[in-house]
Order: sequence, then structure tokens, then C-alpha cells
Amino acid sequence: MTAARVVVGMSGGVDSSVAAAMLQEAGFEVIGLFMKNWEEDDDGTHCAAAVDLDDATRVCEKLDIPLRTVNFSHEYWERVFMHFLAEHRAGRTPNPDVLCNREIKFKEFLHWAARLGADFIATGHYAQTAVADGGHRLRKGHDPQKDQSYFLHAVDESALVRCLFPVGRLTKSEVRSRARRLGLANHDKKDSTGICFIGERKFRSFLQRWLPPEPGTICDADDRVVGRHEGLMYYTIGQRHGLGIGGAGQAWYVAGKDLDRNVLRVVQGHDHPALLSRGLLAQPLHWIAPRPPPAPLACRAKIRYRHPEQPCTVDLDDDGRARVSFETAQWGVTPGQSVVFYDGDTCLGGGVIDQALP
RNA sequence: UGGGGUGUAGCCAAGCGGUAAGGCACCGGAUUUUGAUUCCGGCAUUCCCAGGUUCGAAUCCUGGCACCCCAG
Repeated sequence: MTAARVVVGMSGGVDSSVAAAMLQEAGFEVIGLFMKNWEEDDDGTHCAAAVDLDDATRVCEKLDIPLRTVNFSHEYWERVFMHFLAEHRAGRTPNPDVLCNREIKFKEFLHWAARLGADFIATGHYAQTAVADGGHRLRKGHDPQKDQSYFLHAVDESALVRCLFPVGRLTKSEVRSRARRLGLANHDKKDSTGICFIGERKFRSFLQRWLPPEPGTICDADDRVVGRHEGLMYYTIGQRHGLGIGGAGQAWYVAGKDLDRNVLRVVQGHDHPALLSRGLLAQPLHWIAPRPPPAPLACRAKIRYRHPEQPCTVDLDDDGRARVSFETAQWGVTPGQSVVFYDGDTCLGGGVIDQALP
């Protein structure tokens, strides 16, 4: 009998490298795939993708597995980046990586692998899958510090069926020591940050390339002018730096945006009540399983990546919009970001925050 | 023009004869597969200017200059 074939998305980082090695050890026929989904821009300094391809190539040579490359830049641009820009234009703060996973890594990549006759695809995500009640579930990664299920909550269950996350049952340090034992050159490579496939950027000037400035005033809660902004789309709720407001008292934070008047609303002090929300509305929603769960649903929710999950109750209205009520008020609830629901270690799904409720 | 007050980093602001606190902003780094938050580090050889007293002045004295407030 022939070994199952798996295509591993290789980023050039440790996690996907170790994932490939683990699958190989487990007896799979492993094929590596390096995705290039962003065309280099004028910066010139961002040759990181070339370094990453280099690292992926060396790892695959070491493991003696074939490495293919593919370019989904067009799909990324159309289905992820356009939406990313539209959301910013609307004054919201999108999470492009959530979309990237749904549209590119676990859709385009999956289709591409299927055409190659693959039985599965795999990535270096810190997440796990499980079968329960006859369905596929998404579970948190074993390492609580690295769990990336938040970014995967929008992936369709039908895709999860064909996904493997080998490093999901390891901790980051276990992954690194495995890489070291395997003699992988990238065992000590720094974790990647910034938007997936794009990398770290000076965010405002990056956005400025597509969204031209629309300067206006910055006002406090009493509508007094305290500064000037360059365009509402460049700021996000809870943001402190980059406002340029000096003077007496505590630091200033972005509390809201008045799009009609082009006014950025700020408040003084991290603990200002205007930064706290008892609840939120989210839409559209994506449920993994069971979907949708019976409402009202008592569970835990994350408002952003790497924030402790919060006990809450989720109610659904007729058009499938969620109303989330937290036990304790949450800081900096931001429209455009994802709210992701958990039942223990199971990621139930989530949605896009539409509105923070006082 | 009289009377009072104030002039310390981009902005607030302590200091009141012993060799420039702190906060905000800004910059750098850490954390981070979004954006934020958070954390750590940096940030006035100099206190409006010019003289003077003193071992020693941002602090005292003299004279300017600027701004603010109250009178007119």
C-alpha cells in the first residue's frame, strides 16, 4: 500500500520545517510547497521572502523532500488585500491573516494540493484538529503561549478535514529542539511577525500607498480640539502612539472615530471608561461545529490574538448576527477585528466585530 | 502707561544656593503570524538674555527682553 501524500506549506520558518519532518517520520509522502503571495514593493529592503525561500530550500534538501513553489499573489490581492483596504477605508481595523487562512492557505493551497493528488495539506500552525460528534473540530495548540487557533477560526470545516497540524501538540521550545536535533539551519530563526506574506511594515506609511491622507482634527470627549490626525483609516481603537498629543496629564488613547465629521475621538488615561465595553455585535459569523450552536451560548471569547479569553454569553439574532455580552467589561473592543469563541480547548468559530457596546 | 504674575527639553512640570525629578510626546528595542495594547531603554553639560555676588547660582542681586492678568 502506498503512503498518504501530504503537501506541507513551507514558510522557511522552524514551525513548518519541523511539521514536514514529523510527517516524514510518521511515514507520509511529503512534498513541500513555498507560497509567494505578495509581490515585492518599491521598498527594496524587503527581500525577506527570498531569504525565506532559501531557508525552505535548505530544509527540504536536508530532509530530502521535493520543494515546489507557487504564486498566489493575484488571489491574495483580490480576496484578502482588497478587503483589507476596504475595511480600513471604512474606518475599521481588519485582521488580514484570518482572511488569508480562509481564502489562501486553506482554500487555494488546498485546491492546488488536491490537483497534485495529495490526501492532506499541513502547515506549521499551533492548532489541533479532532473528530467529535461526527464532525471535525478545531482545537487549541498544546502550547498556550503559541496557540494560533484564533487565526484559523474562519477556516471551513470541510477544509479542516484535510488539514494536519503536526506541531500543534508541541510547545515552541520542543519544536526548536527538534529542529536542532534534525540539524535544520533555521532552528534558531526568529519568529515571524507582521502581516503574513507581507511582513513587518511601518503600518501608516504602508497603508498610505493605497489610502491617501485625509487630515482632520483630534478631539477629546468634550469636543475640544487637542490635535490633528492624518486620516481616520490610519488609527485603531486603543491606539496610544502616533497621536502626537503632549502636555499635561496621562497618555491619550483612541476611543472612536466620527467618520462624518472626520474627527478622531481620544480620551486620556488607559483606564478611561470610554475604552471599556460590556459587549459587542459581530457579523458575519463562521461556526465550525456544531453550527450554529444553540443560543444563548455560554462560552469564552477572545477579542484579539494573545488576549486572555473572557467568559461571555452569545445570543444570535434572526440574520445570524451575534450579540456578545461579557461578564466583565473589555478594553479596546475594535470593529473589524475578530471575536473567536471557545468551549474549553475547542474553537467554536467566530465573527467580525461590527460594533462595540457600552 | 501704572500694578501684579510668569519665563526650566516639542508640551505639561518639580526644584527656591550645592552641581537639572517626574509625566506626555518622540526615538530605539523586547513581546507578537493582524492592527493595537504592554514592557524595557534613550531623550536639557543646561534652566529667556546680559552682567554681578559666591568656593559653588536654574535658584540671590542688577539691567534688559518676552508673554499673561488686572487696572485704564
